[in-house]
Amino acid sequence: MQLAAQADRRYSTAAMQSSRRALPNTAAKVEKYRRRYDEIIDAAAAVFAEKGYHGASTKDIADRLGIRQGSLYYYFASKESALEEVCQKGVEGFVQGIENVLARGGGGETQLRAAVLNHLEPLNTRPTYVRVFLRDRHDLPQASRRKIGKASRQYESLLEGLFRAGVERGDFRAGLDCRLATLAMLGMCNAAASWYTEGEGIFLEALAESFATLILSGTTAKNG
Amino acid sequence: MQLAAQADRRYSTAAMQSSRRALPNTAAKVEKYRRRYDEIIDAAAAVFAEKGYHGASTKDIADRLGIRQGSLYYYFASKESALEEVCQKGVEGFVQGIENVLARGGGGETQLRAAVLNHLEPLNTRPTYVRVFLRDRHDLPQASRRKIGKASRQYESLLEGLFRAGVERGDFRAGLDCRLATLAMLGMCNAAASWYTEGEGIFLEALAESFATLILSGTTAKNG
Amino acid sequence: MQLAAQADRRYSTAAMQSSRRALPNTAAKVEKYRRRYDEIIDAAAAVFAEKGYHGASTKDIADRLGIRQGSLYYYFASKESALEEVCQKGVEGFVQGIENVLARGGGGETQLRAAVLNHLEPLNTRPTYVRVFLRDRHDLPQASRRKIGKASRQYESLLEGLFRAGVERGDFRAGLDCRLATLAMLGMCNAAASWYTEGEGIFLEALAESFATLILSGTTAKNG
Amino acid sequence: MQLAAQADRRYSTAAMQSSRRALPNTAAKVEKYRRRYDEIIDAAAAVFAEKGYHGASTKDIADRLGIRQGSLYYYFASKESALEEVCQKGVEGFVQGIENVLARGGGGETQLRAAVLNHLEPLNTRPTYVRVFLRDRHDLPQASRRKIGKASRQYESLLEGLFRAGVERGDFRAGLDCRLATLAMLGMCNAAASWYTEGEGIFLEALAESFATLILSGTTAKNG
DNA sequence: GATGAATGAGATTTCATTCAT
DNA sequence: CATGAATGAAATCTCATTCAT
Repeated sequence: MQLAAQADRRYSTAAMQSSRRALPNTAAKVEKYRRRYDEIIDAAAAVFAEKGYHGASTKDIADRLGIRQGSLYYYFASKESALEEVCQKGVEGFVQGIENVLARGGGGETQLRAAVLNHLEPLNTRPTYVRVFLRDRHDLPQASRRKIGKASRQYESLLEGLFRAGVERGDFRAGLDCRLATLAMLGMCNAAASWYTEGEGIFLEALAESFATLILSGTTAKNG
Repeated sequence: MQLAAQADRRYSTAAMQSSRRALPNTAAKVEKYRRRYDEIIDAAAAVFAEKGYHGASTKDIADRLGIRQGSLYYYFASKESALEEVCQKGVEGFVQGIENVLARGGGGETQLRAAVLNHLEPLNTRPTYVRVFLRDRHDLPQASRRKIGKASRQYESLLEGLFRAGVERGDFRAGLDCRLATLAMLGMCNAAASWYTEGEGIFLEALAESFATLILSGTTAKNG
Repeated sequence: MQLAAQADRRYSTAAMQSSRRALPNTAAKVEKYRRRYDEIIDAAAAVFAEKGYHGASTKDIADRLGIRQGSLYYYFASKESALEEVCQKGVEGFVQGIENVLARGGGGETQLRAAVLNHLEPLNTRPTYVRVFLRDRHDLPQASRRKIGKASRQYESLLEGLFRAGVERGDFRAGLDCRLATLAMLGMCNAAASWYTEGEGIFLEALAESFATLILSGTTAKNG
Repeated sequence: MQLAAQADRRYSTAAMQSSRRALPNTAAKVEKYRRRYDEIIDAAAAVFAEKGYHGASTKDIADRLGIRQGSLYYYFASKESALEEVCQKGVEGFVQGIENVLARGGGGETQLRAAVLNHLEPLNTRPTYVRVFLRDRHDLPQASRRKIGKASRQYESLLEGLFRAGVERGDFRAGLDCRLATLAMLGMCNAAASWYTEGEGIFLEALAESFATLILSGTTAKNG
């Protein structure tokens, strides 16, 4: 249900409207077009993730799809708008996820573990999108950078709230710098985007567990 | 004394030899040239830090210096070699610093605090270099990427050793995943490169202290 | 039939593969593209012949075609690869021609006359290609210089063989330095590339006849 | 005596006047300057011979001399004027040489042998100059191209005269196409510039002898 | 006599984008 | 739906030349 909603939403986004084709007119066509559109954006994400936005050319994207450069413009209006879409998909879900975590309640410790897992999960489900968002969002044009920055800040704010509530509840130590704890957790987890690869050596759930423990208890012996 | 050594070394690096000019032949001229060279590389670092390597043009660098584009090539052989030099200066010092920390001895806690400070300090002394290193080192040509990767790995290895020794000594809890602790600390600290600005709100020493405490004791109340 | 074979072959050469475009997929498109490609290379040959490889700019080539400079790169990957193709077409045919001459048999005199004509004919059919080959082949990158050098040497070797066989048969005087005779003939004929122009004053067949006579009988009166 | 005259002449040529320095004012200085000047032009000739005029850079010349690019301009006014001087030295002597040959008299055969030797000798004494003249004279600016073209044409004309006189005298066969014989001889000899190297395998005198014999008697058996 | 530091014009190449078909 | 052929602007780099010192 949620997926469907998401899919429908896509047809009303700036992304779609900015491509210069007439919208398809039957449900079947719509469906087919959307599938192809997703492939195109997938390819863009993969290429951007590998070479960086400026280091990647539209030809790289086209090559990966086995089509010609110009054909891409049937699906997006510009390279920049493709980045926009990729970054959009990159942030997507983080906010929703943390909101779910907070809604579920539980103690600070439980919530933090869930938050860490929520933050790392996209590294398995849409790693290229996340990487591009993390590395190349600064190359977006002002308008969409702001939109995406807003989502980012909202997410950080919810995370920080999680810490703050934990302190108030006495789950976390008094005097904890919640802003810094948030930034530390984000830094730690985001860094994983550059070295974690699915199925290589470590499971994401174990990774999340380790990170959470570290944040919660630190490294010192007396904490054990 | 150490500074002088470093300066001399600079004239024997590939970086200098890769520029198109013949080396100057008197001490005074050498000194003058080196100063100008440093200005050029500084400008490159600043521009790369702002726009990313691929997003920055050599014209941007020249403009920042008030000279013409082509004149840059009196100082470096290619845009890529400028990136090389910037990244080189970006890693420079990290290894030396951690070695000093380890040499000084002390308990795991003391060493970790020092290590965190050592890692963050360059954000004050040469922020652009560090940022470029962190973001754009992947755009280096193989040869120098390897050279720089080697320094990186050495650094990480020394850090991990710090944790490992701490565990053995009983300073850190048994069973600590030292590799992960290293990566977590690096992620946390490196992320600061993207939001910390000297003199804005927080002092670097305070930041280092907070990070160190977080790593050591975590967030949980019982640790306080 | 042979022409067709040659045309097909062209689509399997490095030259075509080195251009940036994907190969077209229908016979008609292939044909159209090839025609245009030939025009492009023709223009390059003409410009190189006039100004020399280094003296000619890609803009000169584009201007001659009435297109923009960058558009050339739709057809070739680099100026150098255009030179390669031009030189390739410049040597093409010489070996085949001399082989035909030798296959046809006849006395040394007959064969030499035919060989001279074979060598001069390209000055009518593809003069710019030959001139570029003669003057600018040294500017080719190693790889193709070797390939073309091989064809050259094979050609010279066949020519020298013609002389040698003639001496053995008694058609040419004993003690003739066949290597030198070869080089002399080549020098004489190749020089014509710089002053012979079709339709101006002298017919190529007459020129070939005169050269052949000179080589065979020399200038001295008793030979008449 | 003749050398001195030549040297003095040099101080009155356009070449010297075109350099932008004040002329040296004492005999010793003049001598020293002239020696250095010759070295500079020698280097230019060597570099042009190796890479062609357009393929060579002033830096190549400076490097070969161990000086800086800009320093060249103390000796010549422009790269083009250096080419001019090199080409000038390249043609120099041919006319004088053939005039000497003609003045000495003798039969057509004797004269032709001498003429061939005269034409080849510069390949030993100033090979780079000759090669540059042969290959790059077309890159000269109109003015000097004309001047040098005049010398060329005069030389060719004298050579052709040698043949013509030989025919009249009955030394050469009646009906000989003297123009073509001239061009053939020039082509043959000039081609040697691209493969003859002093001291490698063949002596220039032997080469001249072989060429002369070929021109005189051809290859056919009955001529022996 | 030569150098060091630049310039400015031009070279080759790349690349996002367009558009008729 | 996609292609083929181009464009135009910009990017990196080269190089002959200048000139104060």
